[in-house]
Formats: sequence, C-alpha cells, structure tokens
Amino acid sequence: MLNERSLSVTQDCGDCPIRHRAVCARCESDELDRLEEIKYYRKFEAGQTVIWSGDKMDFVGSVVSGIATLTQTMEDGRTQMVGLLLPSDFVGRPGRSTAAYDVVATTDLVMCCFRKSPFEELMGRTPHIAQRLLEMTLDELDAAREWMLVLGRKTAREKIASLLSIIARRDATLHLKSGGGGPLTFDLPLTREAMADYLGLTLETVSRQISALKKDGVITLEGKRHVTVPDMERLLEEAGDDADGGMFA
Amino acid sequence: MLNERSLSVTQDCGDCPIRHRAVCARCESDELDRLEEIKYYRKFEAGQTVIWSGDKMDFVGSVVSGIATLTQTMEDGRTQMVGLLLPSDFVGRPGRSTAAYDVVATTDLVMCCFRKSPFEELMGRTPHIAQRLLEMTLDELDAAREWMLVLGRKTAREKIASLLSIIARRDATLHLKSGGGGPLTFDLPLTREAMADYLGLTLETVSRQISALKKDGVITLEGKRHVTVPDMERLLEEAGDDADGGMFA
DNA sequence: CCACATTCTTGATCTGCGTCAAAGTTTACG
DNA sequence: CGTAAACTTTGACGCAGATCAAGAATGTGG
Repeated sequence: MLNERSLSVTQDCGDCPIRHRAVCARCESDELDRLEEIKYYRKFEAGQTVIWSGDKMDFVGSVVSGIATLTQTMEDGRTQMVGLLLPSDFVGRPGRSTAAYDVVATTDLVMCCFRKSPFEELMGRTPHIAQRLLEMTLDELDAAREWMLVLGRKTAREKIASLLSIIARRDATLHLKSGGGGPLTFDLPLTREAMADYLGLTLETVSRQISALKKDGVITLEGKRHVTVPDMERLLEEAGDDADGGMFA
Repeated sequence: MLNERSLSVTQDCGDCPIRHRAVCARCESDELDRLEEIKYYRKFEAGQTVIWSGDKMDFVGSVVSGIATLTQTMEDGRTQMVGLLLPSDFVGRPGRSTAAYDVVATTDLVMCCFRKSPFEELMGRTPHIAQRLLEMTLDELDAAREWMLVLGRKTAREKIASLLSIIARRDATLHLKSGGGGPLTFDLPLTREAMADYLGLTLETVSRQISALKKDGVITLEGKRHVTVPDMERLLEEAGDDADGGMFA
C-alpha cells in the first residue's frame, strides 16, 4: 500500500523487478529467483479483475508495474477501497486459500506470481523472507490505520488533500525529486469514482472538493488528471496533518 | 485486534497466559518463556496510558488480561481508535523504536513485555516466531481493512450493529457458547465515547442509535452496559453483512 | 470527422449526523 | 449518606455531504 517504506523498497529494486528484492531486500540470497519453476508472470489490462473476493487464490505475488486496487463490496453495491497496490507491493497471504478482496487493475498491470504452497515451503526454510514479509505487512497495517483516521474523522476537503499528499509524496519518492519547496507535479492514477471509493465519499463530492482546492490555489489542474502542487506545506495543512510531523513523521 | 483467529489463540492459551502460545502457538518450544531475563509484567489501571504516540518504545509484548485501545489524535483533538487490544494480542513492532499510536488501558490491564532488542534477536534465530507474528499481523490487517469498510461506507446504525456483532462474537468465542440461535449476552467494554471514537461518530449519535436498536427489539439493555442479543442473525443484518457470509465468512 | 460512451463538473435539494444544550443516571469518594 | 464527577440520554437545530439531475469535456472506434 501507499507508504514510504514499501516505496523505498521500489528504489532498492531499481529497474530489475524480476529479482524479488521487494520481498527479500535484506538477504543477499536470490533463492526466490532460483524458483523459476514456481514463478510466472501475469499481465492484465486496465479495468480487468485480477481476482474476486472469495475466489480460490493459489498464488502470492508482487506488482511489477502498474496499479491495482483492493476493494470490498457490500450486497447493496456500496464499495470501499481498502488498499492501493503499487509496484513492489505484495498480494496474497500465506496460510489462506481464498481472496479476501476484489483485486482490480486500474492501469495495465504486470504481476510476478508464485504458486502458494512452494512459496510457503520456501518461507519455512528461509527466515529472512518471513521477516521481510512481516515488515511489509506491518507497514501496510500502519497505512491502513492511517487511513482509518482519514475515513473516520476527516472532512471531504481534508480527505482529498490527504489523498493528493500521499500520491504526490509517492511520486516524489519514485522519481527522486527534491523534498524542498519547489512545485510538485503528477498524474492522478485514479478516476474520480475510484478516489471516492478510497475516501468514503461520492464522486460528486470528490469533484467539487477538487474544484474548490483549485479555486483556492492549493493545486492547479491541467486537464482532469494532471495536478501541480505549488506548495506542499499548504497541501499538508489542508490535509489536517502538521506540515512536517503527523502523517509523514 | 478483534478477529477470530487471534481469539482462538486465546483459547489455546487457556489459563496459562504466561506461556506465550499466542506468539508461538504452532511451535512446541517454549523459548520465549525461557527468556525470563528479558520478560517482565506491567500492570495498568483503567484509564492509564500505556504509551504515547511518538514516545520511545523499547519493548514489545502481549496483553495478558484486560483491554487496551490504540488511538490516533489530530492536533485539533479529533481522535480515531484504530485498534482494540484483547488478551493475547500483540503490541509493538520489531524494527521500529517509537510508538505510532497512543495505547490506553480501558480496563485494568496486565501486559507481558519483552525488551525489544533481545526479542528481535530471538526472532532472528527462531523462524516460527516470525511466522506466527506474520500470521497475527495479517489478521490485524484484515481486521483493519474490515473496519475501513465500516468507517467509510456504513450508516451510524450499521456501525453500531457492526461493533456489537464483533463484541458479541468475541464473547461467544471466549466463553465457548454455542453459535446457534439462542440469545447472546455480554458487557460492553467501552464507554459511549470510546465507541464513538472507534466508529467515527459522536457519542450522542452512538447513544441515539443504541436507543433505536433497543426500541426496535434488536437488542435489550440492562443498565447501560449489559447487552442481550435475542437474534444474532438479525443483528448481522442490521450490520449490513449477510447473515452467514460477509464479515465473518 | 462524427457518433457514442466515459468521465467529469456543476446545480438544486434533501437528510443523516454533528453541534449545542440540558437534564437524568450511575459511580466514587469524603 | 450526600455531593461531586463521570457517564448517558434526549431534544432542537444546522450543515456537510448525499442524492438527483442535467450538461460539458474527453476519449474512442467507425
């Protein structure tokens, strides 16, 4: 999910997504990569569903490129996004055989998968992998809890600002831009509806609040998706975090 | 946090909370228990703060008895509970030295703690512990995501019903009551305000919705805290989950 | 280049929940 | 046992965000 640690792993991983440093960054071994026989790629087009909640899931894997979402849906159709999967993020859990969420590709997506049972075996033999996975899972747990605050207590405007902050920060990390005061620029990888599902809002409210932030000079829009943030501090204030501490401490 | 797996561990643990089966349920070893020199108990009274967000945290540990909450607070005082710690639940994370949340005892609380660095060392040597911790963390992540749906998409009434369902189910598990149609009975371990903080509501709304559920015969109240659920299916419907599947599938 | 589907914006109106206020109930303590 | 503190309930009212509705912008395939 969206958080700094898993992103810095992406950096580690460099342009070599095949070697699973995301999972095995700390150990010098390449055991995972030797497991050619249980490793395979899967490609998805934007909009395709990777797996449905409740389906049998006989693999685990990580995102190589593209973006996927994890969503939960109630019978009456209300949906809540519970995670955003970025390159290097891991999906699936050892010890469970069915998917707990719908996983949907929002952009074209490449995943690198391992058949589950050999992976589990490997994990039993290789303490580093379990430890690395634990670390990543703890990061995701922190991100999920961060998001609980956003969902439970923030206003619509703050929610939008929080999401934009996170995306801006991710992009800054991915592209190694300076953290200093200069303007930041990025593309929204999500439709208004997907943003609404992430934020627990309606797409109309998302649209209105983005317009409001634009009107107030917090952001600039070029087209519907390309965002410029002239002053990151300002955006963080709008998000309800203190400028330096808080969410990104 | 509140979920079935960590609770069933409490069962495993029986009345022997000192042996950390919660962490080490699968392995036959008792390594953790041999580490007397790094293990110590801490007791807290209801209302006491175990640790403040941002404080240095040089221990990890699990709850032996009582209940604690994890909360996040914004500068302006808005607070969101992000986790409920029940007996056998684990606090603290290997690899991080400061607390990410306020941890507060809501009842009298006993925790069994380990100094962090020896624990981490042990974890490095003992794959089962890392694996068990991973499993517990994944359960917590699922619970957190479950809660994101509650916070983002459910109505006040559904939120209350969801919380009551979870508490009822936990109690049923702890006391090994039958899952069948009979009435369930339990005490609320939280004030209205704490419930509000968990649900992203105000305490007034919590109070009103509890009154409404009482009026509609979904629950019965004796005093302010003792709840009877005549028909669990009904409560689950009110929570917006299908009666059998959904949240507790 | 045009038709048609998506996605997005904006407006008008409605409503669930928050806010403010007051009083009732339970618990704790001197 | 009596008084204060903490917790809970209930009411009146307002507002943030949902809902309903209509277009505008953008993209896509023929």
